[in-house]
Amino acid sequence: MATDVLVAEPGATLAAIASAAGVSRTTLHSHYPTRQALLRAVAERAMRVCAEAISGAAEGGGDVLARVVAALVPVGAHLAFLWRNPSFDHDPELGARWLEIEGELRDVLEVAREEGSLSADLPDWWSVHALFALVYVASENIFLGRLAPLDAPGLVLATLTSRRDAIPARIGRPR
Amino acid sequence: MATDVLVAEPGATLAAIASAAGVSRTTLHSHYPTRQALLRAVAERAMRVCAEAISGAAEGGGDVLARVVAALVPVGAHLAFLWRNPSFDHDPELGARWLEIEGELRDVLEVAREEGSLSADLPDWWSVHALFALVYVASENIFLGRLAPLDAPGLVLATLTSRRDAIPARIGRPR
DNA sequence: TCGATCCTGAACACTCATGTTCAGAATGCT
DNA sequence: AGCATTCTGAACATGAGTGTTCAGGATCGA
Repeated sequence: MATDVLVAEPGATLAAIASAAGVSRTTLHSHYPTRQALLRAVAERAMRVCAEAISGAAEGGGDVLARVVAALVPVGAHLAFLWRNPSFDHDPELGARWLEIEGELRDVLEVAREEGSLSADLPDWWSVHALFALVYVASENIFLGRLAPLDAPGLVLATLTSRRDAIPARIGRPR
Repeated sequence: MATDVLVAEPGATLAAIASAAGVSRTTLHSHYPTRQALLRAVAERAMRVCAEAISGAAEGGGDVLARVVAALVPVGAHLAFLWRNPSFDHDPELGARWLEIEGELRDVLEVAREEGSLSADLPDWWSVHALFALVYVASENIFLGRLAPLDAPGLVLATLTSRRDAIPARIGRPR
């Protein structure tokens, strides 16, 4: 997938991206006329994936916070792509789309606060950013093999909420 | 400073970097013969700055955790440069240096655990990464004007330790 | 004032990613 | 088999960034 290559190397050649995607550079160009178009498409897809993860987790009752974290961890690569690509900071359209997504997550966190699973002491925007950052860190460590995918949501949750019961037993430091 | 330009735009032209630094491209080349040399130098400086912030905070008794967070927030731009530059992930020398820095922070956090200011439930490596990530988020929001520099350490601390007393009064959500 | 040092703008060659075109191969559908 | 669609490899032009050189200007101390 183009996302993976671009996460590892944002300046990757179109030739490299094409070969990683298993197609020729010519074919790549037929789909995305220009490099910018490709980056845009990847970014839009990444945002869609993230948005779906969030809205999917928003449905249903009970521990929303746990669900949204668990849903975001697997899409960490997309998060990383968006996050590590400063070019999008200056693109108004993508920037607006991202603000929407932050808004959706903020709504979810608001519900989590009402549920009592998230402290209401911190500013909502901060909780949103902290969650994204922690999810990113978790998925990075999964990628590096330091963290088991199933343990990741627990770590993020425990950090974000101080719920010690969320810490995966495999990982705790009881000593 | 070259760091600032490269944080905002990792693929920035040497001409752009030079003009941002207030020198001619020729002069830049005389200092750093090649682009790679420049990036290396910036990375090494960034790491040195971070390392000094950490070791500086390690000295002295009392709330080490608060000191190290407060010391790292101002160097967030350097953190951002290192973090957003995947090319360093593959450079063995710089990678080793970064592991050293993580180790230094880990030692500091170990002291914080003994002090009782940091929960001992989470794995040490996770605390290290979470701290870096939260500091980065804080400094990004400072840059964007959403967060007052003096409030940042409190937010990071509160998130990392659930110490509600660390939350800046200006920022809390008492309602 | 002289000399040393550093900086500067301009010019140049060179490499490399990009974007385009096209004829032919591969694939799939009827 | 015939046809349409898609993919492919190769070639090419172009532009941009890079690295180099050099003659001249600026700065500063002796």
